[in-house]
Amino acid sequence: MLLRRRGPWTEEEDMQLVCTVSMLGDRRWDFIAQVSGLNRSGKSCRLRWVNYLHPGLKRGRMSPQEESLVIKLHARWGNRWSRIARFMPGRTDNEIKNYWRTHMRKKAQDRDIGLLSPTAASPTTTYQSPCLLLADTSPDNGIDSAHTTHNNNACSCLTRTLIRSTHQTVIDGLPMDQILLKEVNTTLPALLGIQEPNDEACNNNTPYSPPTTEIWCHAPEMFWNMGDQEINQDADSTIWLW
DNA sequence: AAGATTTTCAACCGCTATCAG
DNA sequence: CCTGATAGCGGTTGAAAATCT
Repeated sequence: MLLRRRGPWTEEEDMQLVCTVSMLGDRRWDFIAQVSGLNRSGKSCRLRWVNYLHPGLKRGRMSPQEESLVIKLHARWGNRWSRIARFMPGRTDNEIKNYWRTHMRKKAQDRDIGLLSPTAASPTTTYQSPCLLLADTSPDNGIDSAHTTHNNNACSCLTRTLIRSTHQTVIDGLPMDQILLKEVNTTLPALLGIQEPNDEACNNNTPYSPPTTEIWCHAPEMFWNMGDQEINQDADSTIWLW
């Protein structure tokens, strides 16, 4: 039985996932896990994408506005984190959940022991503007810009072809999965600048820290979005909150 | 400076919902 | 309907980072 890799993701794994998702879209995670060459479960890939690699994610502290919004929404919906997250663009359910558990529990504790004076309850002043997870294309970022452009073009072209064909089940008598698999097998190694699936990298347990903005230098134009329509529809139906 | 303690948050687990065949 | 595959959700864990003593 195949033993799947677990634990922290490496930068190389992230790049593989980003490239694969950019080609195939953020659906069918088992298939993505399979064709990406990542020795990970589809579930793990999805989680990594949703909580960390998605281009629309904000990072950094919650703003006071966001903080009060979390409080409002939690008062209405309780621990329905994914629902709350829909009203906070760029924040994931996991992030909000973590935030609530740490900050709010602490505040509740403080209040319980009578330490929460009006001053102490005021929002933190160390808030920093959320940094968007976008590509840093400045010359000193260590990325070869020519290589980047080449990859973007190649990736975008393939992406458009694949997106179009993803809506069909069979092309030229081949099941869609086989066609996609073939395309990915030929294209992904080139995009990542590797010749063969890198076993060493798959076995490398060395984690890396913070968001890797360089990844987006290798990603194609974004064809995904945050499901804005659905968010807006939800927002419309509960506009009374504000 | 070093060890202990606390906080943070990425990742996993188990479960349910949904959908296609 | 039934079944299996897949997506998504909420709760939990544990390692790393930050803070305290």
